[in-house]
Amino acid sequence: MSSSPSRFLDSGSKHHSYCRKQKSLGVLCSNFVSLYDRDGVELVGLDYAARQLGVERRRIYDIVNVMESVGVLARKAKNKYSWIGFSGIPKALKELKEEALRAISGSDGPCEKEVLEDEDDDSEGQNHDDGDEKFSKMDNASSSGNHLCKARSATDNRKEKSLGLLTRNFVKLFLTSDVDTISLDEAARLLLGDISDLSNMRSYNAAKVRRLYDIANVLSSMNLIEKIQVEARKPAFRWLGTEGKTKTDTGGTFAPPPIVKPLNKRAFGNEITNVDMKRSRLCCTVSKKPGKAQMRSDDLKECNLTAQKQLSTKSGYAFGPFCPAGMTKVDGDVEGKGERSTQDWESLACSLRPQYHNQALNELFTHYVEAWKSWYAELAQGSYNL
DNA sequence: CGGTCCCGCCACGAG
DNA sequence: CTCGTGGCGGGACCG
Repeated sequence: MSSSPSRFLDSGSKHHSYCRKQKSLGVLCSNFVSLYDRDGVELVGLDYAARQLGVERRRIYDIVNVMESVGVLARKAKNKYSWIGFSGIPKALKELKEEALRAISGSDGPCEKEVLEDEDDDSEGQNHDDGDEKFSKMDNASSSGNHLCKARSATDNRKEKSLGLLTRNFVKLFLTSDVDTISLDEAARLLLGDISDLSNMRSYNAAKVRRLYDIANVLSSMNLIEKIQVEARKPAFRWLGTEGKTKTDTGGTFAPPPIVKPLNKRAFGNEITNVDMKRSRLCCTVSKKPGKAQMRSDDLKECNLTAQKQLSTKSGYAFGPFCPAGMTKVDGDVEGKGERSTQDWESLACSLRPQYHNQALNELFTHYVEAWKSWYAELAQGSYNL
């Protein structure tokens, strides 16, 4: 009612302009993860998260939707999700893959169709993996790419385009093929279905592609995929899967970013490590091995992410510049029932920027990143011989 | 200048 | 009507 720090981009000083990147879904997702990825956390309150991260609730919905699609979160109730963590990813992926394969064997045209298939949205229903894909309700299995019934318009039509569904289909693309890289173009083509009507498909595609960017951002911030550039103007996504970021390949160009060491102790189960399995050929332009995928600023982001991760992970998290200064040990779920403590959090959230609470540090880090970036640019150009 | 994608309006369904 | 969700696309930002 009175202390709602709605939007305070830069409280007080207006240093540079307004770093758009600082507000990207990817960064937001990273912060979200570091906020919840620790022992004992199991409840995720959307309002709380929004406040802590200093963003609108609308944004939380975005990341929560894709995170739910990969099993990191599960909807509990209105406004409430339960945090499963990265350990939930393998299971989710496995289910997605099964779903996808099932769908493929069911029909004949694996590609071009929307590998649609919705497992329904209803909350919980933990293991609904008891084989058998009966559509509990004539859900939106309009995978045929046709408006077969047209009846369900409103709801189904809406659901059909949900971020969550799109995310699952996007992931299935990787799980279903043996390629690890898919260009944005292809992904869009496959996910959007092969439309022939070019009339207003133009704008339709544009809209979907925008969603694809959203999804890619949060997935990459969770290290599930990585954005690379195959050709100028041709962005692509590479699947990292449960392998996380262990790639030492890329020609062994350089040592990982200075900020942190490998670490990478994702608690992914070892069930499916690197999905390959049956290969159903997608008909898309893909590159098997990136060879010398050129690094980009994305790597920086990742490095940043990793740093955060290390600084604030499960056991013995040592808050670095990424967490609120006043933050001490949090016991139990962050949201908990401690209504009182919430008060404190609130005030904390007001006085601190969610990510780099310290302005100086923030700038320093930014500066550092810039330096690194330019250094990298040189290296990429080859103007550095060694 | 074209690729990205943040922002927030507003529709929809439930209570 | 209010509220929780989340589709959607205008247009700002960035390389």
